[in-house]
Amino acid sequence: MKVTMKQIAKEANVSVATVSHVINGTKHITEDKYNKIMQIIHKYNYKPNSTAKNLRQQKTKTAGMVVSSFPDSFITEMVYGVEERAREMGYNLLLVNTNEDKNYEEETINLLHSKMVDGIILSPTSNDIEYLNAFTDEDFPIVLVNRYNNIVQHAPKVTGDNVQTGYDATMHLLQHGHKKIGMIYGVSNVSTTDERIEGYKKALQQYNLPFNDSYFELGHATVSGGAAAAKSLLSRHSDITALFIQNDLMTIGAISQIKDLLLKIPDDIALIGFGDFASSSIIDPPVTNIVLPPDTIGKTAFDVLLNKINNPDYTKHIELPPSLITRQSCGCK
Amino acid sequence: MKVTMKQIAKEANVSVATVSHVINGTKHITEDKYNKIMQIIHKYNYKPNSTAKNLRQQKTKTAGMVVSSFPDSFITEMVYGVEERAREMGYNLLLVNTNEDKNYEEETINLLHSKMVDGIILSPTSNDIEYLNAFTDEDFPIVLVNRYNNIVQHAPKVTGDNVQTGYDATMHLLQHGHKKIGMIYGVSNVSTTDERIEGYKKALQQYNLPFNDSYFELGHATVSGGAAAAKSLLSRHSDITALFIQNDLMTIGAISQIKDLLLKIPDDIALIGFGDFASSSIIDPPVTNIVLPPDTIGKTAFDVLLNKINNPDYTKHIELPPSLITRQSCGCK
DNA sequence: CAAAGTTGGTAAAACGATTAACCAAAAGGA
DNA sequence: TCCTTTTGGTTAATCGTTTTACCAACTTTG
Repeated sequence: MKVTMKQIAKEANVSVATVSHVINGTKHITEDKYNKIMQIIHKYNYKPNSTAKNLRQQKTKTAGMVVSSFPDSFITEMVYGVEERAREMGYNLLLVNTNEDKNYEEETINLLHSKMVDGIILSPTSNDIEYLNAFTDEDFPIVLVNRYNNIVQHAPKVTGDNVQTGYDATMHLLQHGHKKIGMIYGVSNVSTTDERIEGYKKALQQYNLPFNDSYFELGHATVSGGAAAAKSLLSRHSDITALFIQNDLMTIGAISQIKDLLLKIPDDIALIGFGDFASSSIIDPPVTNIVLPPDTIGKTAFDVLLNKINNPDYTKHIELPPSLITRQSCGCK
Repeated sequence: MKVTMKQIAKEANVSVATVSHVINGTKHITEDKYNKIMQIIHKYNYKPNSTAKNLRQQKTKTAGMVVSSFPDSFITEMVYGVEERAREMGYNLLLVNTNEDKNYEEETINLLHSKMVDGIILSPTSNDIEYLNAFTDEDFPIVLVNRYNNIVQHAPKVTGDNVQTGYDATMHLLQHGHKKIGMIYGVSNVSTTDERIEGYKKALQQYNLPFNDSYFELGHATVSGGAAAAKSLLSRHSDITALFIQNDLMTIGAISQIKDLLLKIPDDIALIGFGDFASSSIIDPPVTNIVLPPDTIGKTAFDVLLNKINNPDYTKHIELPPSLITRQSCGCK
């Protein structure tokens, strides 16, 4: 049977209040009483019941994190960053993966809210997140991470600078002389994709090249999805000489497809992927990626959540800059 | 301000008990009262406070999952399986990554226990888990997954058949004519490694080959750790013609190292990795892996946890069989 | 020595639900 | 009609803590 504070108190011949004070150091207790209580606590390996504590204190020292997909290494590392910072700060993390299911996302937020987490870090599945306003309006702390949306007024945001990401990747390919650049992405109607497209356009404009959205291809964010997207895109536009791919798994799939078509990377098709996934350097040829720092984004998001919890007025959009890791797939070196 | 049941009751001119009965369907309530209460609930978007509910019911419909590492794709997919099944069953999952820190693992179990999760699925960081007995002795449900240990008597276990895994991989290489087979692993003193070594020995025995543990190399379970381990092992034993590597990241690192040494895969060094990681088929040459089904292991583990929660006497060790996915790196085809 | 602090400790009211026990009124049965 | 059930609803205890308010006993201080 689970031992409670009442039983500790009884055995030590003191009130529960005294036991509580000993545990929390909220009042000075004479040494002999203190020692006796401590000894009994250790004897039973007693740990206060957090549920009761949470109920009384109206806070849980638990944060929720809701992400839209998991196998993706970018998200995994972001979660890892959040985890690490949460731990440092003495928080637990309730992690839920919605698997890009919008309805489940909303359900989850409701659930976490009723579980009394102190706040939520959310990487939403789409731009369609007005429902969040019901929460932010009552000052329930929600931080948007990675993907965001200005519909939600009072939520702070931590994201990568995706316009710059799209711009830098595209510019790099343009500078290598490419003029017909295809883009493959795995999710539509999210800020990350939209902004990278915006950056892509901006780069093209700078080179006075026309923009044509049939050079974009949406696929499933999986290895096979990447292969299918590459196949479809390359058969539609045989003039494409370079590809910018938004996701690690799709990059792997696209490369496999390109090899199947007996095309050479980078000579026939140059390629830039996204995110510094583990096998990048080992694939033939090694893959050039544009990266945003998932770990830093995660840690920052948790810091921002803490700020938001302590100060409901906190509203800020922190954007982290991308960097390019050049290897051979883009034609460098 | 957050609305409570009391306020709903007041506005509907009924007792809190009635509201509770409406919400939980625990008693029949006349239609007009029912409607009125429901309407007020929707008006405020009221959700019962789970902390209070948990406290009263002495259960949380939340399970804990504690894993020892995260970037590893095997673990990620296992977590994914647990997540999915937990969701199906209406449970939340409190996921914690100990990052192979034994002390933190123990702390975490304590923490989760006091958070009143209904049970824990644990992939322990080492064999050193006697501390768990304190929990299982008081019938707190803990399921060991992936790695296990018979020191903990009353915990059910869900693992891969790692003896078979080691045996099958080694046999496959032996059948290809290899006699000097190196093995690289990332964690010591865990059942997975120990059992795979056991399987390795068994296969060697069957071929009447001598066993020598200097053909084993322990490294960090990372890309660079894999590279370093391969370098050290191959320089120690230039006679090695095949490698069996226990972890996806290390496999990637080892391949990169082998290429740096200007050795050919599979001609100079044949290679079998572990786990069907995404880039296996795209790496040059495509990597043969022996795999255990992480998703099934995860789902099964959750089912077993549920069994354990409902029946404290449940103690069973479920072992899932491996399968070999042959590609070119082992010399096949 | 009386008044004023200080100190160590306790009683009891929260926190927000669930649920056993109870009760009046309505319905059913003899 | 009177007695028994059923129905719809309420009261109050309970879960295991924290924390405010209070109190007695002891110390200081003027």
